[in-house]
Amino acid sequence: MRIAELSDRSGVPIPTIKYYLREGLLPPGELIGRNQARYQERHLHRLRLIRALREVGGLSVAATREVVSVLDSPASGRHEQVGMAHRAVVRRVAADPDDPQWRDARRRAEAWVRELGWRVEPDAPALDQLAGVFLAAARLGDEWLLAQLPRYAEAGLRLAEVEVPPTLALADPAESMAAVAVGTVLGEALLAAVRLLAHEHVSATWRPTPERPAAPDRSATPPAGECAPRNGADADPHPPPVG
Amino acid sequence: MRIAELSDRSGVPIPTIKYYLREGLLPPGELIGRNQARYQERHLHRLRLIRALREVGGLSVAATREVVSVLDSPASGRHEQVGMAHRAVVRRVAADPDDPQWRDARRRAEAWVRELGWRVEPDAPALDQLAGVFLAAARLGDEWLLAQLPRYAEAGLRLAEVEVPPTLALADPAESMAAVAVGTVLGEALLAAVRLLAHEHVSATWRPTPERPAAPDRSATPPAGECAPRNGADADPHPPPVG
DNA sequence: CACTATCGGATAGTAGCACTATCCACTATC
DNA sequence: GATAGTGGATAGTGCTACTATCCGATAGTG
Repeated sequence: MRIAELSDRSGVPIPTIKYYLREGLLPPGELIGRNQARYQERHLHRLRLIRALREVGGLSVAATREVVSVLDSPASGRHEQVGMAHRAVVRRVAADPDDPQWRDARRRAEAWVRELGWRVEPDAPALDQLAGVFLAAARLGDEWLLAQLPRYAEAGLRLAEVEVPPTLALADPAESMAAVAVGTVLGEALLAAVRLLAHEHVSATWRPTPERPAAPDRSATPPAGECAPRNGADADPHPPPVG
Repeated sequence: MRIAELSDRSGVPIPTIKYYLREGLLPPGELIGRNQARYQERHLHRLRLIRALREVGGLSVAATREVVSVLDSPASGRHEQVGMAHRAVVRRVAADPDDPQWRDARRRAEAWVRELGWRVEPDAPALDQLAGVFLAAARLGDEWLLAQLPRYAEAGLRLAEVEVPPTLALADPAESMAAVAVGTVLGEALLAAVRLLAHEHVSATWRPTPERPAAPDRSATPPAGECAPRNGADADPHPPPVG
C-alpha cells in the first residue's frame, strides 16, 4: 500500500507518518521507484503500536523508539526486553545521587524489595521510581502510604503472575518483545483506570461502621470500613448509574 | 520566612517559585512592605506537594493547579474531590466522539463496569481511559489483556478498599482533599513501580511447568506457570541480588 | 549613615517536544 | 497530458515549563 492508505487505515496524518519514518519509529517502506515506496501490513501494525504506546501509554517519541527498536534488532534476551520496556515506562526521577535524603530513600527501596525476597537487579529503573515515592511521602509527612506497602506488593505480584508467564512462553523474540511492551504499557494504563473506577465505587458506597465511627485523623492503621460487595450486580443494593 | 528560605528548604529555584505564584499554584505570601512578603510553613508544604504531584505523579502544571485549587476553595463534597483528583490523573484521550470504534469501546467499558456492579458515574474520566485501552487492544489484536480484566478489577478493588476509607474518615475538607490527591497520585506511582518490580521478579524466577510445557502461542487462557514464593526471603531459593 | 544583598513584581526569553507546512522533482492514473 | 499524489528535505508552529533580566524598594550590616 502507499502512504495515503497507511494514513487512512491507521488514522495517522501523512506528515506525522513521515515524521515517524524520519525518527526511526517506523521502518521505511520498500522503494519501488525514485519516489514510490510500498508499505506492508506490518507497517500498519507498527503504526498502531506506536499510537497505542504514545496515546494510551503516554510514552514520549524517544521512549517509543527505544521500545520499537528492540522489535527490529535481531534478537535479545528476555531480561533485556523486560528492562527496555521498564526503562521506557518508568517516570524519570530527576534526583541528585549525592543528596543524602535521596540516598536514604533509594536504600530503603532496595531494602524493602530485599525483605520481600524479590529477585530484582539493583539498577532496576523501577527502584528509582519507588525511591521517588518514598522520598515524596517522607517530605509530605505521609506515613500512611508506606504503611500500606504490603497491599501494593501483593497487588503487584498477583498481577505480575498472570501478566508475565504468557510472554515468557512465546518462542519468537520479536513477538515476545511486542507482548512485553503491550502488556507493560497497556497493562499499566488499564490498571490505573480500573483502580480509579474502584475508587469511585468505594467512595460512593462506603459508610463508616457504627461501632467504630470515623476517626478524626488519618493514622497509619485506619479503620477498615464497610464496602459494597466485591462483585456481582445482584448483591449491590445501589443500582449503578452507568449505562 | 522569605522566598530564599522557601527555596532552600524546598529545593525549588526562586524563579520557579515566582512562576508558581504567578500561575496560582502557590498562594501569595503575607505582604509586609511594598516589596517584602512573608511565607509560612504551609507554603513550604504546598511547594512540596506541588513537586510531588509534578515529579512523582507526572501531573502538568495545569492539572496541579486544578488539584491545589480545591485545597484553597472553601469546601467541596467528597465526590467533587475524588472527581477532581481523577480528572487530574487520567491520561487525556484524544478521541473523536463520532468515531464508531470509539463509541463501541466506550460502550463496552461502561457495560463492563455495570456488570461488576460498580457504582460509577457515566462521565467518569477513568471510563475514557479504559475505553482507550479497549480500543488500542482491539486494534492491536490483543485479546489476552481483555481476558484478564477480572484480575485487574480485583486488584483495583482491593487497593481501593484500603486507599479510600481513610480519606473518607477525615473531617477537615482541605485535609481530606490533600489525602485524596496524595493517595490517588502517589498511590498510582507506587503501584506502577511495585508492579514493575514484581514483573522483574517473576520474569527472573519463573520456569515452565514440566507437565504443561510452554505454549507456542499466547492464547487467551495461558498456562499458569510456576512462580517463586509470594513472600518471605526464607522460602526463596534464589538469593536476591539487590543490596 | 552608606552600602550591599536581597526582595517582590513584571516582562521577556529559552529549550525541548511533537508535530505540521511547504516545497521540490517526479510519477501513477484517469 | 492534466491532475493528483509521492518520497524526501527543510523550515515553521504551538505548547509547556521554566529561566533570565530588569526595576525600584527595602533589609541587614558595619
